[in-house]
Amino acid sequence: MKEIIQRVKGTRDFYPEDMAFRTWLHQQIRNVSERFGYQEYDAPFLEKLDLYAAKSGEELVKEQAFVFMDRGGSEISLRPELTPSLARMVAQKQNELVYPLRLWSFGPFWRYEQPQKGRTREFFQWNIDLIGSSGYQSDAELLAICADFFRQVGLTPDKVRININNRRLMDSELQKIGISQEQKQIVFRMIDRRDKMRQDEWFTYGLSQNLTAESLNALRLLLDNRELWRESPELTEIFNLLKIMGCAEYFDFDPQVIRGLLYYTGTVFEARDAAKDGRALLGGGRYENLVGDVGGDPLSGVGFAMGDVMIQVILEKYGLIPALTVQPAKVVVTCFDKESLSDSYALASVLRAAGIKTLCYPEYVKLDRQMKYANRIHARAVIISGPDEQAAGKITIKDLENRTQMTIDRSLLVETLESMNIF
RNA sequence: GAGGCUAUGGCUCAAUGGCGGAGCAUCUGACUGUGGAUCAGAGGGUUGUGGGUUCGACCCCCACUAGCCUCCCCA
Repeated sequence: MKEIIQRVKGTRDFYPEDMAFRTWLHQQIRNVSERFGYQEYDAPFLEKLDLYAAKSGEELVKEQAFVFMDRGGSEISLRPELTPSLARMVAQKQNELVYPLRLWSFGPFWRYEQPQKGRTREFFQWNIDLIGSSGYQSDAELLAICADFFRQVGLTPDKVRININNRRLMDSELQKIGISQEQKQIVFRMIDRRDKMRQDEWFTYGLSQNLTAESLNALRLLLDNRELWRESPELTEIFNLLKIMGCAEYFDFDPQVIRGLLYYTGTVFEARDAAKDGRALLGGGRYENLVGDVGGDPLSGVGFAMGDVMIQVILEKYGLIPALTVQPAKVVVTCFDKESLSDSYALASVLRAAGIKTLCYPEYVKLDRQMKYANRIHARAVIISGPDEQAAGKITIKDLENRTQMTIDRSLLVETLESMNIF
């Protein structure tokens, strides 16, 4: 045990049971995405670091990406996000793609962060984007996709909330209360911290950041104004359209949602546990300059990303993960003795040819061992062919679920199994 | 990058500074052609790693590693 080399920090092993969940999640995502007419795509897991560095030049990218030098001396990064790769893919075929372009993806990403609840260093993420349409209808569509996903997996509006804001609205409102362009970064940070600090601490902190008491009071009023969205024609239209699409019950306006503001230009949103438990389940918004940074013509898009870790946490919390039985095979063909081993393999082949998931016990051991094995792997039926059966041209089928057993003509094997209603 | 808690058999956990145990799981048998139950028995440990204190360390101290949690951050 001591000598087993440990996993890389922040990675997870996926045993078949874990894999069943991941596959299930991928399927839920596929169902929702395709229901809205989106196509699946993927990009390389490895990219040149330049792809991320070029984009907004954030030091964070360099600090949080898994970077290494390849044998040719290039700086390579395991992809920390998908959007830059998508931007390149769009730019490469900018004039031949059909717009609006609707794409989704589900795959692994890596970020060198401190693992904790809801966060690992290697994780899977659903990315979905609508590119080449700047209307509010597209924003509403992506929001409806979020809601549809939650509804599909049983996360009802009392369990999960999608909070929406608009960056332009915030810009103009902040300007109205006299926040200068230079103060904006500080103010965004303060907005982000508001729920984490006591009111008086927050106020004192603001003063220490050279904000006036007047601005802080105005900011407080602004952040408490849940009707502020009415000032934004765009948000008004979006909320209206969400109502028409029948999912308005999932959404709240929240002026404290700011998410990656260097990136987003209009609508921004994130989803959280309604009890404000844990980190965000997903986040996204409207970006105006998707392909400009990688050398294409500016193209507007809207999209969001959802990680597998936090969604698993919340699905577990609410008991919404279905019982995913891991069943490698429906039928186990036993091996009665040394002489009948080849017959067992022949029988298994017949069943597989009929499309039945079948495995063969690979050696002769006592029959009860083989039965126990079949039971442990949750097989539905066991095939037994011993000397008695072989002499009579028969075969025995044991139904593990009903605990019944019958001996039939060899030629009736496949149809008998099919009639057992096990598929 | 900062802090807190934790690390004992495959798993979940006990053990006042003085003989490291239990439950579950595994294997074997009861049952020489039959699975989930029951009973009996067996195997399995350098107590995460490396130092230190002590007559004596799972226990106390230090460092390291990993996990969980919180802060920071979150494209």
